[in-house]
Amino acid sequence: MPELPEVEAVLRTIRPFVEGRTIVRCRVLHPIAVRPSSGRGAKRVAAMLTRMLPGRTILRTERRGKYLALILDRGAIAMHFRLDGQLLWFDTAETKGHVDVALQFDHGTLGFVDPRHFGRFQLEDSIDQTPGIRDLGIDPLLSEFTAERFAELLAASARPLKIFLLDQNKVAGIGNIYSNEAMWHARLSPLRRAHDLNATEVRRLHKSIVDVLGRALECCLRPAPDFRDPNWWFQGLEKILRVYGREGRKCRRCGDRIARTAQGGRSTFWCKRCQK
DNA sequence: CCTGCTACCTGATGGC
DNA sequence: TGCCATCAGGTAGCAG
Repeated sequence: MPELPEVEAVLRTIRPFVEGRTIVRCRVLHPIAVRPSSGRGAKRVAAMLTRMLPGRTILRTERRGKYLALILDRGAIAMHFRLDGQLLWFDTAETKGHVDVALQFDHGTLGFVDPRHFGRFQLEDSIDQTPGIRDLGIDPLLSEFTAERFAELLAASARPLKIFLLDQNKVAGIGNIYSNEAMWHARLSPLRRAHDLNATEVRRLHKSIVDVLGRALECCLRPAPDFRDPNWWFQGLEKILRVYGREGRKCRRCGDRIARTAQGGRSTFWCKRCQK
């Protein structure tokens, strides 16, 4: 469940399910989901979560970049969905299908689900001190994400624009889809060096990022995710996408064929004619 | 410090 | 149908 808009939509939708609720039981069905990034000790961590989480109350839910955090009365749960992770809600204590971690409340059970096991569910002392979150860059939905601040970040990097946009420690929350979309809207080549953009181009890209993420968020919220449906997914995103996944098809602006180029081992979709 | 490459996992899809 | 290659919305760790 990928990038900032999707995580934000999940956050807003899950909030009324869990805020103010006390965890009754925690089951770690696939310990790999709680494995620390050091790579060892999954079983031990699973046992600790099972022991420590019951009795704790979720005070509020927050987002940090693509992380979703459940702030507890003591400590916080940090979830990262990577490519395919998602949340499910069960009205009962039982869960069905693949669930990695089950947080049971008195009114139902929240499931952290990621069959691919890239995603992570971790208990931290302090959400903003945890590795991966501590160094996150500016959140593009907040007012502190200004064109001026963005210009400073770009000016300090010689990397290709696409790679720069994926760096969570610069601007937090943009992923492969919306980096492609933002560059297309701004008519900028993904191969351009970040520090080579002029002031006009920086403003164009800044506006494109804000617009693209905002439109995607609206799309993700209507209709809102239905966590009770094991097959829920965001509907209608494809209709707002202009370049992502459109290799070989016509550019919606100039009619040229959309190209696909590998950058940093990932696919960049762009129009070579109108993105300069 | 920055940069580029690889590993981590599983499932879906398409060509033969 | 089976098999293989390729692809996937992400990031940490490593070497240079």
